[in-house]
Amino acid sequence: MQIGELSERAGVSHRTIHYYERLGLIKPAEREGAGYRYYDASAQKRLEKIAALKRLGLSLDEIAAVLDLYFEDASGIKGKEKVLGILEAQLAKANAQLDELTTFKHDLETNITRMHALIAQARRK
Amino acid sequence: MQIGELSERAGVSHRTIHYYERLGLIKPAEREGAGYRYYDASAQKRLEKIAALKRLGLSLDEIAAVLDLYFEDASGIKGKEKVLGILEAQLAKANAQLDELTTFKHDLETNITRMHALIAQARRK
DNA sequence: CTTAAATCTACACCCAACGTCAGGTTTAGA
DNA sequence: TCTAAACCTGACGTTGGGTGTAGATTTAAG
Repeated sequence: MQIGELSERAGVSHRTIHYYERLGLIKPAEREGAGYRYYDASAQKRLEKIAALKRLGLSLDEIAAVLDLYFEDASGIKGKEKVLGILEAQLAKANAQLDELTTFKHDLETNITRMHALIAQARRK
Repeated sequence: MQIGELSERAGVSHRTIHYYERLGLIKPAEREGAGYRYYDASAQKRLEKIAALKRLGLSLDEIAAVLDLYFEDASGIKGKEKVLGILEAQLAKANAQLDELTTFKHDLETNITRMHALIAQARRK
């Protein structure tokens, strides 16, 4: 699969793929001959995972720090504690975010109800 | 309260407050004499609400669209349906985000367990 | 063999959300 | 009255996350 097809399938532009490659988020399976990038199906999963983590509010740097956990074993014993620290920090963030999001959702529902009432009232007049 | 104290209390810089003012997110209670901004306590709440919405991933534009719901009645009957639409869209987003976040949290916990096991195993060797 | 479509690199540019800097004004306290 | 601290505006710089464009090369199809 070339970059055009990958781009299509994953729903990101080829420029974005180039950009992610520069940041170390993805690599083509190989670049034979004159430099065309060739990808396998795992590249698509990787891009989709990146998108999902972005939706959670992680920066590309943070994504780079944990992305490999989804695809390979953590490399080397040296970095494992560091990775663990990152994971735990993100878990704490995720929990805080869950709380805020739940509150926010409740507020939204309250306001939606209020809006419905106001609209109905305006119509009756 | 002047901008310095507000900035301190709300944990944002005074330039950020200026910036938010240009975007229509906050206004000083008054600007007498030569233009110093004076705020009351509600300004702090407003800034804190902005920060909370930012943590949920809303842009400043999106925040501007809903912020007043937290502080005053929706102004005018005309825009209520529009506001309702915005709220419902954000509720849908919030629900999707909740799902993803829950999955993410579970993944994190799995990976943390795995990391602990790997570290323990490396130590035993 | 030719040619259009896809790809390459490199540089420039874009937007959001601020921060920095410079130069001028204002206010509060000694 | 004077001076330091706080404030003002406006212009420019920065960072993150990309997008656009140009000019060259490569590949695939006829």
